[in-house]
Amino acid sequence: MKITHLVWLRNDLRCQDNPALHFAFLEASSLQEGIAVLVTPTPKQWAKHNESDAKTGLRAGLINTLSSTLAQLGIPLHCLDTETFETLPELIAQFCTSNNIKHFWFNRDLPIHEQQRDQAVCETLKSLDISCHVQATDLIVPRDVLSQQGTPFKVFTPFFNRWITLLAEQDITPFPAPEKQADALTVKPLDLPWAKPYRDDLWPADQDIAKQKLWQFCHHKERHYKESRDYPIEPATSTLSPYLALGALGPRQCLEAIFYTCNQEERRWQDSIWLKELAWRDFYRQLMAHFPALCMNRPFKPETDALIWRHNNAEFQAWCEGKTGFPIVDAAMRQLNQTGWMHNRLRMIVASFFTKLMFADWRKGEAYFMSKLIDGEFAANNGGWQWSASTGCDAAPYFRVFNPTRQSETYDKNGDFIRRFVPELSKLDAKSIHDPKPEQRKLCKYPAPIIDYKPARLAAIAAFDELKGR
DNA sequence: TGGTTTTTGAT
DNA sequence: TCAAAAACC
Repeated sequence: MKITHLVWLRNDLRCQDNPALHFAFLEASSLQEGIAVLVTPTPKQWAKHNESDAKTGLRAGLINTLSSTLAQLGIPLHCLDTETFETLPELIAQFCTSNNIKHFWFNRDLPIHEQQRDQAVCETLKSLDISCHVQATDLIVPRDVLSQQGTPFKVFTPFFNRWITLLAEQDITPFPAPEKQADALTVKPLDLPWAKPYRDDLWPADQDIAKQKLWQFCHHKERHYKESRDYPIEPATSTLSPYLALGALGPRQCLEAIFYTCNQEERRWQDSIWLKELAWRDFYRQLMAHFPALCMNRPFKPETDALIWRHNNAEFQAWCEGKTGFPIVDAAMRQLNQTGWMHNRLRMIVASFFTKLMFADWRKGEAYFMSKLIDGEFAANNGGWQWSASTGCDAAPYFRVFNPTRQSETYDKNGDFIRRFVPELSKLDAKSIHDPKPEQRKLCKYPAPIIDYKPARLAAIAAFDELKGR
C-alpha cells in the first residue's frame, strides 16, 4: 500500500474525532492508498509564545502515546524537528517530495501566526502540485457564529443563544478513529529533546485516560457543576483543560458525553453549565479569529490603551511567587507554580488583584500565566485577562473590583484551600486565615499585604473614570 | 462571574 | 434598628 496522504497534527493530538485524520483516511482508503501523520515541534516558536514547560512536557508525552496508538493501526507518525514556523514550508515540502506525498491534510488553526504559517505551507506545497485539504477548526461549532447583521458577536450571551441554535441543528456525532490500514508497526519512543518534566501524576500523557476522565466527570460531577464549581477546594471542575488545549480530547467528544449524561439523567443539555464553559472556549477563539488585533498585543477596547499601568517590580515578583500577603491570592499563585494549573475562580481573583489593585499591565499577567499554565491557550487566556482588566469584549465593568478577602471568605469559607498551598498559615482558624492580624502574620512568618485595598480600588476606578472624560 | 454606600421599608 | 434592595462606582 502506497502512502500518499499526510496528516499534519498540531494542537489536535488525537485519533478520535479528528476531522483531518478522519477525512484523510476515508479519502486514502477509497483510493486504496494509505495515510501517515506528521508532527513538527517548533520549540523556539513555543518559547516566543511563552509556552510553559508543563504544556511542552504534556505535549511530548501525548505525541509518543499517539505514535503508539497510530502504530497499532499501521499508520506511521513522523516527527520533523525544527525551531520556528519560518522553516516549516521548506521542511515539509522536502518531506513530501522525498516520500511521494500527494495530499496534505490539517485542521484549521485560528491564531494569526498559525494562520500565516499554514498559508505559507499550503502555498509551497501547491507549487509542488501537492493538494492541501484544510478541515474544520477544533471548536464545538466550527462555523462562524454571527448575528443577524452578519457581524461577529461582541457579547457572550447573544453569542451563546445563537451558538446553541446552531448546535441543535448540526450533526454532533464525533468522527471515528481511522481503521487499521496495515499491520501494526513497531515503534520506539521518539527522541524529543525539548520535552520538559511536568506533573504527569495529575495529567497522564494518554488520550485514553483523558477520555476516561471526561466520562467519569460527566457521570459523577457534571450535574453538580453549577453549585460546586466556584469552590477551589472541591474536586468539582473537570480539569480537562490541558487535554483540550493540546487536542488530546476534542470539544465534540465532550459534547457527546454531555448529551449522553443529560439524556440518562433526564436533564436538558442546553442547561448544562459545563457546556456553557465550552461555549466560552468557542467564543474567545472565534473572537480572536475575527479581531486579529487581539493577537498583536492590543486590547479589544482601544481607548484602554491610554491607561497608564503602574509597573512595580517588587509587587510583580510578590504576585508571581505567591507572597502578596493576601492568603487566597498567594494560595492560588502557588497552585499555579506547583501544578501548572489554577482553579477558574482563583484565576479571576488573582487577575482582578493584578489588574485592578496592583494596576499592573494585564499583558504582563497574561504572559506570566502562559509561561506557567499547562492548559495555556492564547484565546482563552487573553480573553480572560482582558475580561478581568475591563479592556476586553464583554468584559467586567471597570468598577468591578474583586475584594480578595471577601472572595476568600465566600469561596474558601473554612480556609482549607489556603491551608493546602500556604502551609505557614495552616494553624490559623477559619475566621482569621483570610486576613491574618499583624501579630499572626509575624508568628507565621507570613508577609504583610503589599496593597492597601481601599485606596487601591478607588485609584483603579478613578483611572478608568478619567479615561471616560478624555 | 462585584463591592460599597445609600435608600427603603418592615419592625 | 436592621436587613434587603437599589443606586452608584
